[in-house]
Amino acid sequence: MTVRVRFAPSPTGIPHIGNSRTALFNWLFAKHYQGKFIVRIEDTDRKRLVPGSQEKIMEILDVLGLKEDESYRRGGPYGPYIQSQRLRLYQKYAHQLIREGKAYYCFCSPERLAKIRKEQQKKGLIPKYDRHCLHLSKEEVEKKLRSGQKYVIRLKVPDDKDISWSDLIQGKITINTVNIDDQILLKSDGYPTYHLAVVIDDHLMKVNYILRGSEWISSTPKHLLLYQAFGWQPPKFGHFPLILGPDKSKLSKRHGAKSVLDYIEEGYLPEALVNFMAFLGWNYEDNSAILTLEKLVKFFDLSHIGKSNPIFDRQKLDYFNREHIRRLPLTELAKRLKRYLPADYPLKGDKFSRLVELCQPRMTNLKNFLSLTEFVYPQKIVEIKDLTKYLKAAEVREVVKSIRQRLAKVDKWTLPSIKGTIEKEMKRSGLSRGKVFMALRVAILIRPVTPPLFESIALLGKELTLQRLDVALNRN
RNA sequence: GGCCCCGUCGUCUAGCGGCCUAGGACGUCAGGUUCUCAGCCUGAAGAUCGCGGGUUCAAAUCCCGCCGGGGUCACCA
Repeated sequence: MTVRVRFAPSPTGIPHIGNSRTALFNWLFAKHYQGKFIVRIEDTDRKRLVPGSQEKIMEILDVLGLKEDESYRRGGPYGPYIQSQRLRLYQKYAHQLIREGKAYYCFCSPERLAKIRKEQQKKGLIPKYDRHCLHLSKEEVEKKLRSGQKYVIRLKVPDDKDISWSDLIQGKITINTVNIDDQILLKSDGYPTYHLAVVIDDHLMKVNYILRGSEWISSTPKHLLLYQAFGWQPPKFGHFPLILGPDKSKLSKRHGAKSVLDYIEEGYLPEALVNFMAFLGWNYEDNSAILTLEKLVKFFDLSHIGKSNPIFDRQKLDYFNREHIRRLPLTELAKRLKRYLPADYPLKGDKFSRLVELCQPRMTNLKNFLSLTEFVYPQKIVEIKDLTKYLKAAEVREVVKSIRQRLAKVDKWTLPSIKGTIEKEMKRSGLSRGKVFMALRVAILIRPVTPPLFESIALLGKELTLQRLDVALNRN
């Protein structure tokens, strides 16, 4: 049987990295078994809808390379793939349950519900619906319905029944129905709740594996109950551990949990994000393995997903980013870098490529390129504090001065000639290279951390090099 | 609070009764690199396997209790 999994986000904002990991795991699982990855938009909460977030969700999938097989934009045999376009279905099934006596109308107002909840909490009881409307007579229900009174449809949850399933990740889990409220299936606005919609859609879309975060564990019995009520074969469930923020609570916007798009903006490679997310809860070999999506598909399996919650570790992300940057072909890296550079970036063509090459092993983040190569901007000026630190000593200044003189006489501004000139002056001075080179670096390249000195000077050009040296010598 | 789950170096983890005086990785630190490092090389520190009991010739691994952490209990998903 073909594996069919789904990623079912709600367009209530831009998903953070934990949500995207859910998509990744589902996609990897599907692809590992040559199955289908379905994207379904769960927009049944009209109040929390955020315009534009649906597009962002898809953009994230695109950026990460998680191509879906079925979705609202790609189509598929079981559409529509947006829940708000499937309202009639949910209503039909909800009423079917009513007819079969497995669900009932509830006319209680939100105010009444809030009140009884409050009272129960005050008494230390589990907040639970008191089934007031379950005991309404048929006539009373009819009457209320006819008078147009607003209603919801609730599932009749059995009183004391163990619901258990063998979770693909967590092992056997059993939850007794005393802990489960009579779930609302259809809201008074005619929209289904998550529980109803998810079960109907997963069944209709032939989803046979549900992989989601463990915040859904306690909802699973509700879903199982619904499958039972409908007489449908339930899918297999797997709940993976939640990603925790640095404070060890569930990763959320509250932590400033960012989206994939934010990380891209900050200079992270999609490849690095994928690699990083994969290891959040899953492991393979030494879990510092640099893996592409392709390899991940090959190696991914549920048995290596742990049960304990991993903590989001920015340094690990940085590590993966660094490693993936290094593995990028130069032309590709140059291409990716463009997005972070201003349009008037001074270096172009071969010189730019060479600079990229010099910086590649030194970047943890694509944005590092900007600071590493700040010297290419003609108008940039060195900071005084750096200058005084490295150019203070009189003997260093002397050598720098004479190097400046010599460089002025260089005709062909090439790496060998620059190197030769400087080396010759160094030998004459007898000073240690460290001191002088740092002085030159700061004076010419503006910052104490740069790509290799000679190469950078060669790329900078004669004119700017001399100009910078003059400025440095005069200002100090 | 009820219910469910989890608990091995700071972090991610390996471990599935003897190969464990607990392995790797990220990070940290130190030394080196006769040019910087956010680069490269080498090395080090770091976990009484949450605690306490059991079972066993033998336990990080099995059982029980406790403690700690997380999740969840909406006309949100």
